[in-house]
Amino acid sequence: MVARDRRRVTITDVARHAQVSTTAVSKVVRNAYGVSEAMRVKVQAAIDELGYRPHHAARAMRGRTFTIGVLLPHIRNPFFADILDGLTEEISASGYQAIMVQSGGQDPAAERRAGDALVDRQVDGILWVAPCCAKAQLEQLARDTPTVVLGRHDRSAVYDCVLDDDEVGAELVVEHLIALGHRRIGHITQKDDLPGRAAALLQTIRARTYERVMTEHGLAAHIAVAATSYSEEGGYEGARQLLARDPRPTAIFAGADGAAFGALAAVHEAGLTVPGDVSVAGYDNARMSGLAHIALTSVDQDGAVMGKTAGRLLLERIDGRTSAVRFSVTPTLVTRRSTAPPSRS
Amino acid sequence: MVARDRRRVTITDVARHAQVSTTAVSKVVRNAYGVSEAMRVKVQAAIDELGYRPHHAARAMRGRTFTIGVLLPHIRNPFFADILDGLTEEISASGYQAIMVQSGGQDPAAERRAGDALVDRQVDGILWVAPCCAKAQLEQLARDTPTVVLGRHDRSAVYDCVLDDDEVGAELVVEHLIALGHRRIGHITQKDDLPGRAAALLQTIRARTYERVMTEHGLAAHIAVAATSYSEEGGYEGARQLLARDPRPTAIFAGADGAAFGALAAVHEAGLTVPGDVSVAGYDNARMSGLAHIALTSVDQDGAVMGKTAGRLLLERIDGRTSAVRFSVTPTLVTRRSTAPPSRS
DNA sequence: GACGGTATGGGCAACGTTATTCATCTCATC
DNA sequence: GATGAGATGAATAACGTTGCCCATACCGTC
Repeated sequence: MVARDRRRVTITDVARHAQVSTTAVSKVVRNAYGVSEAMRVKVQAAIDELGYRPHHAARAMRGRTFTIGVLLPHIRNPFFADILDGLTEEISASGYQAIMVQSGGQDPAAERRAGDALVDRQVDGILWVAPCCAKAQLEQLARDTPTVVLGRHDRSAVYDCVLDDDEVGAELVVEHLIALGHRRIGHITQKDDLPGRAAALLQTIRARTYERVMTEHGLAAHIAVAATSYSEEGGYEGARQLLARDPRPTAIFAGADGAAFGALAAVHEAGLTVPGDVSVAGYDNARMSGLAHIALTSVDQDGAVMGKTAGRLLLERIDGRTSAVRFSVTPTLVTRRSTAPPSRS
Repeated sequence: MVARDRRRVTITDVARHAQVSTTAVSKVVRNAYGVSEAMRVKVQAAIDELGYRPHHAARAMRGRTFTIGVLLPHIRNPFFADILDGLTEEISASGYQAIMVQSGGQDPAAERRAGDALVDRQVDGILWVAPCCAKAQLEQLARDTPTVVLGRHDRSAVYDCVLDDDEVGAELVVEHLIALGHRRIGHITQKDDLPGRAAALLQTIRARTYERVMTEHGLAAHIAVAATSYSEEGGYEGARQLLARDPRPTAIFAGADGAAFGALAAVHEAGLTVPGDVSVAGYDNARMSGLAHIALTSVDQDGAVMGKTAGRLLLERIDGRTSAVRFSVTPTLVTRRSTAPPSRS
């Protein structure tokens, strides 16, 4: 329609075209107070005719960017996809756009750079998934930018928390294995070199709960933890460590599905069968886990609900709420063929 | 250190502190021409002391944002993680930051919104992974913003292309299955409702190549294509359709690993075994495919190299290159236990 | 010592938007 | 008809940065 000249259409063009002031156009665009219906219609027509879109950077210099920043350790973890779907669903109606940045997992320096990148881009709010930095850093961020932290157990007065009850989840798995008759149950956890903040990390909760439940059942002597990482490689390596013990465990509880997949590979490679020789259970109930060929017993936490909630909390905070909210989902156990009673060996 | 007052540190603060002009500071920050070593040191000291970080939005209003936008259909596909890793590695040294936006797969309207979101945020370049929109739309975008398209086979004079040679890849799979002795080989593809642009889509190339190779081997009568989607659900449904045929195929070539996983589940559910009753092969060689429990024969395309190359091409384009480049990786076949000669039934 | 070239630093005007302040107009009330 | 309140629209001044242009300092050469 319009002659597509090189220069972009600005609010001034719209104002001139509609024969009103730029202020009036701005008000219409922002749905601000003090515009008559006639004005609104006239301006809107000019906007449509010229194909005007507000200049994002110019807006950012004055205030809102209508952008939510999402900080993910990495996008390989399929559980994050659920979270993002939930978030997107919640915020899209309100005109916000989510942008993602990878923080790179366990390197605090890289994580900080990624966080700064979002702050620099003046996002209106940040959803920080499974941060590994110190709580103080989170709080400093949260003082300037509305923040929701997903998957950590610290309590804060300045940011909101969304998490699953990892204590319940881990307990479900260990109780399930014990009920099946297992006594030598190993655990694969993620080891972070982050002095002082371990207690808040979900991997710590899962590992401690494993130890607690084992102890409560008089199985303290059988506690065996391989501290590697919540990845396929970590699970593979962890399982090898556990299987090398004598006597070897009859069940392995991996703290995450990815690690469980690696454990499955290690068990298989050792010439053992699942669940005949070794039962394996995971955590997160990734879609892959449900596949017939894997059939991994796992803990389901509703990622979509967590993402949706995180989005809602962020919008509320952007809207002015200052009190802190803590939202916890209760996980459930999904039993599949990878766990069974131990053989009588 | 510095009194952390509410206002952010601006270039003016730095200039005042170093007792130079804002212009000088700007030049130092940008590594621009015309700064003496002494000036550089003095200004840098002031920058460090005050903890100055350039205001992104203000920069954006003048020009560069040092941001690369990445448009992904969705982050669930693990292959995209490889691409992103490669991209990040390439661009991080040059001070660029990648931000990701989900385009939402097969909905052109959502995809357009996602693209606009990046354009609005004035990214310096866009890596568009597997777009489903019309070529004209890509070209219009590319005329304003340096663009690299990954995973489509159109040729364009205004954007660069990074792709794997899907014809070679698909041929490898089908030839492999035929060499094993299979004749009734089914294919699962993705059906898009995008009139006129199908020929450029990778799923079309893979499907057409399947048909071509089958025909070349005199197996045209055994061609059987299930047009669902490149997802787990799609693979499951597609495999069910194929297995319902009489006689049923002895091998299934799924156009993507995700679909292959779904196919494995469907085969299993039908009471059949892999590869005893049905061989299954995929495409992408996702990490999961290598797991001992899955052991899926698949086509490996080096995602990290593709991402790295895309990053390099983008930087070159941002730097002023206007000629179009086309980079194609040659895929290889990784054979695993999911494919074997057909039984004599 | 006058001159020209080069290297370096500074002043200023945008970029497009919006919050604030101000001017006008309408209408009801006394 | 004077007054005041409320509604509406416009003018203006930032926000922080950088591109352009000019001023100055320094150097070597004739």
